[in-house]
Amino acid sequence: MDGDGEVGSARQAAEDGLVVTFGRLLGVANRLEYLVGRALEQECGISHLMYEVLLILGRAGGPGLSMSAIGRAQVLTTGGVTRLIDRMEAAGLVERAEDPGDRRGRLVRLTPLGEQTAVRATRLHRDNLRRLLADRLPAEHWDRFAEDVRVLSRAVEKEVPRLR
Amino acid sequence: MDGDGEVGSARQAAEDGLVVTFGRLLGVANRLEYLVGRALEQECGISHLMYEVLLILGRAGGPGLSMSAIGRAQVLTTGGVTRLIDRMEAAGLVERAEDPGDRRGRLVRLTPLGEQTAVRATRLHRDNLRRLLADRLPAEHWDRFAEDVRVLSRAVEKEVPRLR
DNA sequence: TCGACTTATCTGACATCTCAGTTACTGTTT
DNA sequence: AAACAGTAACTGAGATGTCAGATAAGTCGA
Repeated sequence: MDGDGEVGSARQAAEDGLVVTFGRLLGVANRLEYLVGRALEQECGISHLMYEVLLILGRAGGPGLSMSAIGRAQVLTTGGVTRLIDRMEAAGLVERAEDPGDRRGRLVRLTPLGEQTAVRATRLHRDNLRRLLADRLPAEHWDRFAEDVRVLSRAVEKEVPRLR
Repeated sequence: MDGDGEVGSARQAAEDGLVVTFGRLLGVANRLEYLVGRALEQECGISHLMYEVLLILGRAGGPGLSMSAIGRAQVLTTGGVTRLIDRMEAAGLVERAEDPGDRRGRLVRLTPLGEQTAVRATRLHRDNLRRLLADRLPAEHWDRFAEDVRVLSRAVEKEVPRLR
């Protein structure tokens, strides 16, 4: 099929490496999310997804973000965002306000409790990430690794369609 | 708050970088899983998780793997494995057999359809991963990136407790 | 051999997502 | 301004995971 023995099998090995590396990448992501998520849950009473939302709302500041902007930032359908924000609102972390410029939309912003929780969670989260992620790589690899992740992040975001 | 202006904010930035990089890492993993998962779903009728299981069963060969070994390889509780294998068995991809050495356990192995599907899915999967993942990084970065992922994978696996 | 742990899998109850369909509003076109 | 397609958020139904408890079977010391 391939025609050439050695070259073919070398390429085969390289491409299986691609499949395996991707499997490992997902495994690392899932396990890290499990570990830091459990810590956030226990210490701050929030899931990791909620933490990410607190973070982007904090960075956004001002009048807040729309539901769909949150859905685009994380990988969530609008239905998922509605329910996530329902729970965060019930927990007192965020609040919904009317969007004066578009009466269909709602603007989500942090409550004081949400801000406090974000600060407290970030301290914990950083320590965990340093121990679990950054300290595991040779120091001279870390910067390039972070840069590669940034490049991938930009590229892949463009490929994902908006979820309904 | 921190007490020292410039140094404090530089450290702040570096540590926020850790939090942000981790957020991006999860984003990349989720979006890639969404993209390749949708392709596998449409072309081969299996979820990405099912594909990973087909892959490790194929590599294991012989009499197959126990449910708990599958749960450890992926990040799943035993309850999750039971239901995943239920669906895969219903789809004709795998079969459960008695474990002669331990009457509590079941050994899961590929059916011929499962093997065929794994081969077919791998072709598709490789192409997608090359396009979405490997081709996005400068070629000279890829090998080191893959190596870093391998190192992280080994380290993080040890930290995750066995899920019940 | 007996009893106390431990382990492997399964199950019911629940959590949280997606999907598809609804409602309400916006912007555009005629 | 009336019709239309497009967008924002919400909702019921279904998919798929976790958690905790049940059951059966293996292990090991007294």
